[in-house]
Amino acid sequence: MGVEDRPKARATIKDVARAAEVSPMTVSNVLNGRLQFVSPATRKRVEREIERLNYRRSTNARNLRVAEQRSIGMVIVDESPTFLADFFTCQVVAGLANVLNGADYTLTIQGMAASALEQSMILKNYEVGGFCAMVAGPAEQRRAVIHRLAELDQPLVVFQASVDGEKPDVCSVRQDDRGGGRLIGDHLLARRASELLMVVPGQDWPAIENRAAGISDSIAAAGGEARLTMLRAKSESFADVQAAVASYLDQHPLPDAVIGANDPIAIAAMLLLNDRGVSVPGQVRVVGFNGFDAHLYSRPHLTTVLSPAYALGERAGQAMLDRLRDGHFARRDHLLPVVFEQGFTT
Amino acid sequence: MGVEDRPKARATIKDVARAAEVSPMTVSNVLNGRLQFVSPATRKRVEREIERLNYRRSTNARNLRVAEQRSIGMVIVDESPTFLADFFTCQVVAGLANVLNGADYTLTIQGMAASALEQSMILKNYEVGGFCAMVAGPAEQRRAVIHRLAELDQPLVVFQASVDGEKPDVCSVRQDDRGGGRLIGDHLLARRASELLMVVPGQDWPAIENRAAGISDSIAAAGGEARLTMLRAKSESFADVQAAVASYLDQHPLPDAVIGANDPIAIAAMLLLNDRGVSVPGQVRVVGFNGFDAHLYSRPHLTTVLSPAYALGERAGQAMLDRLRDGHFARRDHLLPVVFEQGFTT
DNA sequence: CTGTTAGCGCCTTCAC
DNA sequence: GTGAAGGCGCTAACAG
Repeated sequence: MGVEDRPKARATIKDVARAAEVSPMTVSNVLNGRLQFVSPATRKRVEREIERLNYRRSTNARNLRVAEQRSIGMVIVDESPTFLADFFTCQVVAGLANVLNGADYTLTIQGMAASALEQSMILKNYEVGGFCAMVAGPAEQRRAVIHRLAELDQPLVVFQASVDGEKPDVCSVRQDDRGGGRLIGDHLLARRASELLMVVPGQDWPAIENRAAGISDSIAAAGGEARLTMLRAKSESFADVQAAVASYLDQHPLPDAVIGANDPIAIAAMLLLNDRGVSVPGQVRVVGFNGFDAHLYSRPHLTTVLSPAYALGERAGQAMLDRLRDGHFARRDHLLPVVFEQGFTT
Repeated sequence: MGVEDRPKARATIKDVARAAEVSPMTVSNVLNGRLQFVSPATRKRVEREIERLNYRRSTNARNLRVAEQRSIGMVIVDESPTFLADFFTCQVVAGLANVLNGADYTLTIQGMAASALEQSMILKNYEVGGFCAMVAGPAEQRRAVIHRLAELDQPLVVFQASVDGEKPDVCSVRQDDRGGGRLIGDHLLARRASELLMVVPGQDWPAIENRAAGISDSIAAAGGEARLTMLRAKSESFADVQAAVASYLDQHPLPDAVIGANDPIAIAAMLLLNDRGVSVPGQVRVVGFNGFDAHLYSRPHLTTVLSPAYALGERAGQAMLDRLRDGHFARRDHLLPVVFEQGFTT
């Protein structure tokens, strides 16, 4: 009931020290677990006052003093304002956040369009111990953005891009999209498909080129008889994908297989084919890419390649923590395998 | 080619000042856009040195000095280590991050189990200007966690929970789940369904009780003839949901309708019914909840209630920014409407 | 327009 | 075991 029960202003280490009748130094020792230097009795007293005054240490002051950051920045460069809403990105961030949080690091997220990079806090301020980056857009722009981030002279982990030619303090974490493309390609070619249609979204996404390249690898290995056509939808929304496919079908003969750049695209295409009375997989095979649970929810089950997105995030987090501890990245490139998942009927 | 081209240590405001032959104060004025106090010539000189030295301002030092935080903390309390991977949460975070980033605030994410709350950085350190919280788990525990966060004496916005009885510096942002439940209930009752089976996940999720309550509202308003049975699956994974539903069907007669606590659950149930030769919606109607795009990907199209998850995040961000500007929340509670979406054939 | 002084909250160093 | 002094990088307030 005392007047000072709930001090209005935030308590500092000094307030705690005064209340516990010790010096600020002793409080600091308690806070940092240097218990060898504090008698159990004093310690109890200090801890009680911390509790009572609702004291919380100022991260700013501490980090300033010790010249260390306990936060990692995640920068997502994407033109769409809903950047994080993408399921893949979301999974990556989840894995990353978990690993970092487990090591008492905090994850600071900043999303922006490439054009806004120069003005972003993350570039103009020094506030994190390192960066992770996921960048979409045309290949040229992606390289430029990554290069700019590398110039910050802080540890950098980039997702889904190679970092050849960048400084040693940069590393990459990727899934084997090209290998996945080969799996998809082999699957289709083995079933005598020769006209392949790949539906890709309007915005360039780093991995998509690799998936297409993998499919081309397959075709080349098989003697180059088959043909891969790229169909670009306005966006990856359900409606835009269906519109693009519809317009293609109106002007061309049926392909042997439709390959979605990802599962939702594949499912949208498959449903359109169904609606038009085309039998899947009888007349046209449909395969997806980067499945999570989505492929389970469609009938017939989609053949797809499972993405280790969550594991990518975890791997990046671990790589960053190791880098911060050791002073250098142990590996420049982490390539995680994808898993081929055959649908029931395709 | 000078020796000092790339200083190894991070440049400070003093380094810039020395290089530009001005005082640190002038550099600070340039940095903060107080251009009235700086001649254009000096300004150019300072800016060139900032560029050349690759200077980036220390957020720690600045925030310490001005006693202000340019970051908002997002705390996600959930037993599952993949907390952020949930699509709903993900959308909320995306909306939140966008609004905050647009106002030059940063979003700091920390996920944890309820038991780890007390030990978390976010509780022990003072490092953000306010909190947003999404907390799962049993009702009792949720209340306790929210109460604990409110005690931090910082602005707090909680998602999907009411904050009656908490301090005035707490506000809530929710979607109208109960209203959504009524829409679902009315839809089913109007079609003469009277045995309703609602499939819910193992972990309690705040909104689910409200959805069930809305359905009960409907039943009561219709005279109480219909019955709502709750079926709890071990988790919300595809397999666990199907196992729970299968076991139920083995022991009970067919219900008139199956209500998924969310869309993926509903779709899993629907596919199981299909596989058992039960006609949907002929024999059993299936409806979902909290649809995003998922309902588009199933056939027949699921009847569902669309969630404004992204808008929830945006609203919370705006509420927090306003609170920081005005010193108090303008509203204690934000309730966003959901939209009923009728499937094609159900 | 530019410079000087002082101090935000904390921790390292050294003295007791 | 505990305390006192000094400074991390920055900016508000005040001189010039």
